[in-house]
Amino acid sequence: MAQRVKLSTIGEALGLSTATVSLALRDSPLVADVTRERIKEAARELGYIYNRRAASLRTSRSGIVGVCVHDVMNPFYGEILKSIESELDRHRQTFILCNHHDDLSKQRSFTDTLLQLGADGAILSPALGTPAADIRLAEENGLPVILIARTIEGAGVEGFRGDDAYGMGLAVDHLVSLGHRSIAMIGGTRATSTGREREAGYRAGLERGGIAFRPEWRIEGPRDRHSGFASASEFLALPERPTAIVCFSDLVALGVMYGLARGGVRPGIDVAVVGYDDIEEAEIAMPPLTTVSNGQSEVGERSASALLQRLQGVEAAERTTLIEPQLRVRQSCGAPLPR
Amino acid sequence: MAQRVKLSTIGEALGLSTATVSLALRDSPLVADVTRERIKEAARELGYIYNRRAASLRTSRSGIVGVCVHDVMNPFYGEILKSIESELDRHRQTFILCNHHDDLSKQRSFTDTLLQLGADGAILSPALGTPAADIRLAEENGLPVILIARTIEGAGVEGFRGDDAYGMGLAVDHLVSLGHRSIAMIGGTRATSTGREREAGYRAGLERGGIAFRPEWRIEGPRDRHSGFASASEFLALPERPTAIVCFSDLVALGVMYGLARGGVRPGIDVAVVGYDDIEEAEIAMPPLTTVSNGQSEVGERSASALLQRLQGVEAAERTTLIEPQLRVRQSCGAPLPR
DNA sequence: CTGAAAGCGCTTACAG
DNA sequence: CTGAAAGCGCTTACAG
Repeated sequence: MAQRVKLSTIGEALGLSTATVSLALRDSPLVADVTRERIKEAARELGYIYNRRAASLRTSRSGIVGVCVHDVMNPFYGEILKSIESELDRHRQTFILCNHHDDLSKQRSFTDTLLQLGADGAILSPALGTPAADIRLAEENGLPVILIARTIEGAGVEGFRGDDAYGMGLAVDHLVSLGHRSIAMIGGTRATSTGREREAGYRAGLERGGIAFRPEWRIEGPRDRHSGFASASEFLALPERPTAIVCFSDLVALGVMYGLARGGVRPGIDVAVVGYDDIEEAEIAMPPLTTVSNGQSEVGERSASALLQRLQGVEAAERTTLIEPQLRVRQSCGAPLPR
Repeated sequence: MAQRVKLSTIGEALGLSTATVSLALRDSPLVADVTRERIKEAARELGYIYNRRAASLRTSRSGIVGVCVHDVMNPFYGEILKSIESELDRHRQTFILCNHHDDLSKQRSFTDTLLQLGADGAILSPALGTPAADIRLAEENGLPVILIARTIEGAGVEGFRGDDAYGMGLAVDHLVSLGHRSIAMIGGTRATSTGREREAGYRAGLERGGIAFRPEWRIEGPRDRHSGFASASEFLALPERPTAIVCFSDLVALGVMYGLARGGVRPGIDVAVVGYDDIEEAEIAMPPLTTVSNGQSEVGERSASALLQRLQGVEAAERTTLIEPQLRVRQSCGAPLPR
């Protein structure tokens, strides 16, 4: 099925070559001003639609950037995506989104698709267990990759993420300063760099406070609201109940808080709860959630501009930039509720 | 920059023509079994990457479907997207996601991009104020469109959405049956079909209950968690305070509930609150939220398969299918909390 | 069962 | 400042 209106259609209508039409539509200074205006006008009138596949076949530039994260519905990623989107928009790059739900094969089929479409680059929060070879394969086939949120040893590409160990340390230090000596950690898994880092921060904080780590107070696993909610009963069943909880993420913390409330225990009054990420919902939760801001928008913005740099031809830098997290104290760790 | 390995590279390596290689890789029965296997093996060894832009330029089929909604972070759309994704995945279509944030120009630039990429189709929850002409333009240029969640008069395409008027009626009827005579409605705008329909259902429910509509009890506007939260104080300032609230959406209802709680009024005890959509979070909210299930996954699945039908060549059907909503009674409208 | 050739709609040297 | 021609990597009739 041939295209209705193409460069040659415009050319014929005006008695010009496709070369001139092509140059004019892309604002080349080679074309005389009047000619350009005539061409643009004709294009508009004829309802011309630029054929990007043809152009990209010729130039091997597609204007497409792929972004793949665990789950776009997760507000943590949502805030990163928002800033990636606005950065890429400004540079007229189309962005293709994908959830891999930590499924390696989904992530692979996505990068394959990007390769097949001749995407210009990809921003990836790599699925759990992603081998460095997957990233290198993409790079070797001309697809520049930037990593966000998670790190992969030996991938040899640039990355941006919050300093998770430091941030979780801030949370624990704060609880210790409030006098807590029994602090549980709920959620996260050692299978991701994020999970490992945040647990490391938790342990380091305990150590700084002179508090021994107790394995029964480390409830691993929960990474979303529902499993956080479910884990509250596990916490409540603990023989010796801690007075405070740091959570892997805000989503987990919100689930935990509502789970505690359902069990008749008041978060922020009976048990201190701290989250991680500072998602938008944190400040209007009941009670407002004390949390650690993870610099989502900075991660998004900097990863997008790093990718854009590489598209400009700047050499890849093998380094991971850590964004400094910040503690946001609200009421869930014990301060009185505002009225 | 030429492609490293292409059909001709494989052909040369094996002493075969690109035609045979092309057919073999797509499992044509025309190619002898042994030949096909040799070709596939060579392709694997050489690290061949299929060039979809070249193929699509030739066939004018791209395997791309665009999906554009107000905001992918909104859990209501999230659930629709999830089922669209799995349906399209099964048919090996790549899907491109886009948020228009109710910005017409963003939506237009997205459909332009789809047209330029030669996308096979689009599923759209149209931005506020989308003229029917926008949809027709896409269709005329060979981009089949399916509408979800919102309707556009005169667009002449197929659509799927919940029966919003009926569903909101269910919510009001339930509150009336519990004895409520003063029922406010918070959120939504008359600028969308959804907003209009839900308000119509609210009014119809009041009428069935023999209750007069009171404009001061119709708080328009809020459509997300934050504005719902903010509107709670407006509600609390009402001189004569209603005993129940129906909300435009669960997100609004959750915001309202936490806003009421912040103001010292207990949702589900002092004021009954009902949401709309039955998002996953509704059942673990504090208190668990009574709401109306809007059939998100059915909307997603049916819109995707309707689009796939059209890609098979089935004629467009100009009709909107209404999915029947269902009331989900939980504790936020007055039943006692479970322990 | 396999091959030679044309063509999808662009862009890019190269001439003029 | 404008045009003629080649080529990006596929697929598809058409021959054989």
